[in-house]
Amino acid sequence: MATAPERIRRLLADQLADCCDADVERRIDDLQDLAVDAFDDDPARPAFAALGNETRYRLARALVAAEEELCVCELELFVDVSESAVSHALSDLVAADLATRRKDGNWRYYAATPLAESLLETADRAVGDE
Amino acid sequence: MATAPERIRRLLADQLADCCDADVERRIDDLQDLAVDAFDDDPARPAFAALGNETRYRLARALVAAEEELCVCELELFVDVSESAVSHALSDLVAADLATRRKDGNWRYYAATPLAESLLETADRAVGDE
DNA sequence: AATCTATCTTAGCTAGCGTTCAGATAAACT
DNA sequence: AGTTTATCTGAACGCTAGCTAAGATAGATT
Repeated sequence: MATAPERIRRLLADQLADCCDADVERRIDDLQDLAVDAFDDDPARPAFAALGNETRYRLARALVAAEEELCVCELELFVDVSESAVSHALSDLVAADLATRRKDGNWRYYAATPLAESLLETADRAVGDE
Repeated sequence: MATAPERIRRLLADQLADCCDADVERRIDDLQDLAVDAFDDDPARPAFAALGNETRYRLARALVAAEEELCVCELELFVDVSESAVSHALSDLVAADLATRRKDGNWRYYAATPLAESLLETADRAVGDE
């Protein structure tokens, strides 16, 4: 199997009327630049990594839907895992800047951040009209 | 350890001046309703599940950043996995409605969907101002 | 201070995800 | 038709993410 750059050369040969080494290099450089733009220390990645897991996703959903802070014991109702797993998941959400935590005595209140709200609401909107 | 509903009762007793069984039941019902709203066949979930994986995330990023369709051999430059893994990942993105696929001879062109665009752009915006 | 409470943390196990390999497919060219 | 090309598909395997269990923590209550 040909390597990716080799196939890109053939692709360009197909697309352009005629194509020289410089064209191939330029195209690869362009893609390289794209990669830098797209990935260089991407701060949004942790949020998506967190929401990829169903437990964390459901908890984030609950917090956004509630439109108010919820206590851990309330959040447990939304998922079917151990209390320990809920605690783990909530810590992950906070680490990903998808939730905030507030202490009040023995209770811990979690709330959705603007990041969580905008991501889930955008998803709902975008999925709605297709 | 007390069960979640038991703790919710104590939580309400803390929050409300005084609290009866009806209050606890109402609160739990409210949360139940929230759960239905939030999860009943949530169509946005597959998109987040797909973007949770780094390979798929990077490919989606590349497609959004490119603002044009890209060929598989071009997309391979963005990730460090086998050509087969790229193909698997792209299929997953299409299944999650994050990308579209177009055939042209032996080449396959993928492009970001509005869902992918809006999710990643929203994330960038929300992460930007915090 | 001793106990109870809600939640967190650490450690270890396991299921499942994401990878690779091998072979399949379909389009184009000879 | 046979070959080459780009990509896809299915199966199998290894590793890690996410789970549970047990104990730790810190605030409240007695």
